[in-house]
Amino acid sequence: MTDPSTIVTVLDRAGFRLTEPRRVVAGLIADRNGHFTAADLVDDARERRLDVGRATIFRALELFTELNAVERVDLPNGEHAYVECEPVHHHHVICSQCARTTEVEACGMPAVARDVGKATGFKIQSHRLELFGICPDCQATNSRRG
Amino acid sequence: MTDPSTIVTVLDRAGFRLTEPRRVVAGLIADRNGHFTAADLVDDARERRLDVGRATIFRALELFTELNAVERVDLPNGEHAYVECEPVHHHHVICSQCARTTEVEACGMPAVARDVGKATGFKIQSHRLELFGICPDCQATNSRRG
DNA sequence: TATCAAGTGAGACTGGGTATCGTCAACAGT
DNA sequence: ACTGTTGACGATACCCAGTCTCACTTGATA
Ligand SMILES: [Zn+2]
Ligand SMILES: [Zn+2]
Ligand SMILES: [Zn+2]
Ligand SMILES: [Zn+2]
Repeated sequence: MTDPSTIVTVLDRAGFRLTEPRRVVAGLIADRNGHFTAADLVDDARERRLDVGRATIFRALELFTELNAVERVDLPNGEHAYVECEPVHHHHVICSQCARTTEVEACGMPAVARDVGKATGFKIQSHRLELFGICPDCQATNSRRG
Repeated sequence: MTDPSTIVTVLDRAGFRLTEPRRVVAGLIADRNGHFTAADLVDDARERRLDVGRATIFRALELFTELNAVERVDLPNGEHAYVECEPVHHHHVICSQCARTTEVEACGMPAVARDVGKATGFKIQSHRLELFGICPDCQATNSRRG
């Protein structure tokens, strides 16, 4: 879907080794769209006969997350999933039907955070916002099917 | 901290049995402040020599969550924690130092959700917002300690 | 107080995630 | 290019949250 080299570039810039397993994981992620779990990547790898150790996949995801090349999202059902994304502050809109995600800036948020800080006396440090809904494609499909 | 009878009342109203283990779990929750995990309750119970099965604690949490007497929050580190709370739509401000939580209405959210829907074409169904920061008490303690 | 479905708990099981440790290979320095 | 250092790998054992099973207990109701 996207270009695996973007993650690889991020790795390189940050001074990490460009190992074969990391390239493979970056490739698997690039070929996905929407969110995915570590287990999904393990399956993908096995299907394609790319042998990457399970532990390595977890380690790669952890690293990519630290480098802001992917981000973890907590699905409503409690699953820990990941999405590839841009290294700037943003939020995700997640299709609860096909898992596709879109990034949004949700510019209204800083104001909300400020108000909440004022109302509660908390010094707000960070916030997490995830929006769930039906993406345009799925809406179209659904209405076509009746 | 709070009154265990509030959860018990909710249980009763919903037509569930008021069993001893459920009262115990409700009590453990009431005695906590801030968020807690299922494991925390298991430990609490053991310390106080209240014997409640582990499975029962999980089941009680699940039930209380369905009844909106507690709510699950996903901490930034990936842990699944719970907080006792009111059965109306709201969000949580969580102290990253002492785990205390406060509920807020965050009235700005519907507008944000609407904007995001308009910008992305998604039909927004639900959203999750969690704010993390330092509570007034901890701020005071921190500045006192220098 | 008798009835019986709802609820419980010991323990087995699953699955996500981590720790260990011997081996390997990316990269810097020559 | 050759080599040494060391970061990374991967097989495997392990840990822990959460679920399932099933024989047993208990709360509500008459
Ligand atoms: Zn993102
Ligand atoms: Zn969709
Ligand atoms: Zn709540
Ligand atoms: Zn605090």
